[in-house]
Amino acid sequence: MRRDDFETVRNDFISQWGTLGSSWGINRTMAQIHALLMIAVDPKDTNTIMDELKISRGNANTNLRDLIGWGLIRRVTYPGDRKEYFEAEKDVWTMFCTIARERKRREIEPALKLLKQSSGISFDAKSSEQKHFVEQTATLAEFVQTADLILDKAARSEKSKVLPFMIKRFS
Amino acid sequence: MRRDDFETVRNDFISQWGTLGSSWGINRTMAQIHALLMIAVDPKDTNTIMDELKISRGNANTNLRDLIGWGLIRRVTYPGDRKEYFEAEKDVWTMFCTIARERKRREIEPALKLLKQSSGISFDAKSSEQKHFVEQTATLAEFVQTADLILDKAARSEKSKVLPFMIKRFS
DNA sequence: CAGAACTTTCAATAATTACTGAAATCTCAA
DNA sequence: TTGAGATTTCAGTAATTATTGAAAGTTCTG
Repeated sequence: MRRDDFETVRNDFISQWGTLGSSWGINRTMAQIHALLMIAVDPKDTNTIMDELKISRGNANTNLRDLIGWGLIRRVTYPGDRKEYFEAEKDVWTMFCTIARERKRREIEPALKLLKQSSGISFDAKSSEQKHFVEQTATLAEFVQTADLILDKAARSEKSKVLPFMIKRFS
Repeated sequence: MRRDDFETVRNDFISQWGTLGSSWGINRTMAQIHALLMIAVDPKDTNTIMDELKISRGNANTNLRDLIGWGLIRRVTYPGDRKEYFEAEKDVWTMFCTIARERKRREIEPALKLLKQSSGISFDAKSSEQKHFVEQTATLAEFVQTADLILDKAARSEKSKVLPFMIKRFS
C-alpha cells in the first residue's frame, strides 16, 4: 500500500469521525480535531491543525479550548519555542473515564437536579395527575441517581478491575 | 398548594426537560413531547399535544414519529374513535433498555464499523505514524466492542438482576 | 361512493449553531 | 519598552437544523 493510500485512509477516518461526532451531539470540528490528535504521534500546533483540517484560526482556537475543557487534550510547550502544541490523551480507559466524568457533570447532574426538585414538591397530591407526576419523577430521579453513582465509581476504578469483571458478569 | 401551582411545576418540568434534551443531542420538541407523555396519566392525541406544547401539527407529527422510531412511545387507538393517541413507556428500566439499544444501533455500531475498518487496513506499517494509527484505532475498536457487548447484555437482563448487582459491586 | 375526520408531507421560513477572518490582546526576548 | 510572534475575541456570515402551515393523502362511516 502506497503512502497516498495511508493519507486517504487517515483523512477518511478523521472526516467520518467528525460526522459521527455530530450524531453524538458533539460538533464536527471538535470531533475531527480530537481524531487528528488521537492518531497523531506528536503534539501539533494550531497552524498545523488549521492546515490539515482546512479550518480558520478562530474555529481551531474555540474547539481546542473546548477539548481542553473536556479534558481530552492538553497543551504542550517546548522550551525555546513560543508556540503551543496540543496532544490528546491516548489511553482509552482514561479517555472513557474523562468522558464519563464530564457527561455526568454536564448532562446527568442537571437532569437529576430537575427530577429531584420536581419530585420533591409536596402538594397534597389530590388528583391522580399530580400523584403520577410525583411518582414518575421520583422513580426517574432514583434511577438516574443510581446510574450516576455506578458510572462514577466505575470511572474511578482501575481499568483492570472493571472491564474483566464486567465481561465475566455479562458475557 | 393550588391547582395553578401544579400546572406551573409541570410546565416548568416539561420545558426544562426539553432544554436538557438539546444538551443530549435530542431536539427540544421531542424531549418535551416525551416528558409530557411520561407524566401523563392517559394517552393523548395530536391536537392535545399541539395545544399543550404550542407547536404546529407538522412538528408534532414529525417528533411523534421519531419517538415511535426510538420505541419510547406507542400509538393507542380506542374502538369507535378515529383519532390516534400516544402513550409513553413508563417503566424506567424498560426505558433505559430501549434507549441503550437505540443508541447502540445509531451511535456505537457505526463508530465500531469505522474503527474496525480503519484498524483492519494492512499496509506494511513502515512509518511510526502508520503504526500508531493502526494501533490506536484497533485499541479503540476493542474497547468500544467490549463496552457495546456489556451494554447489550445489561439491557437484555432483568432489572432486578442488574442494578442490585452493580450497586453491590460499586458502592 | 361522498365527504368528514384525521394523518402525513414538504416547501418555505425561522431559529440555532458553527465558522471565518481581521482586529485586539497577550507575551516574551532583545 | 518595543515589536514580532503568538493567541484570543467577536461581529458578521454561512451552514445546519427545527418549525410552520397549507395542501395532499388516507381511512373510515353513512
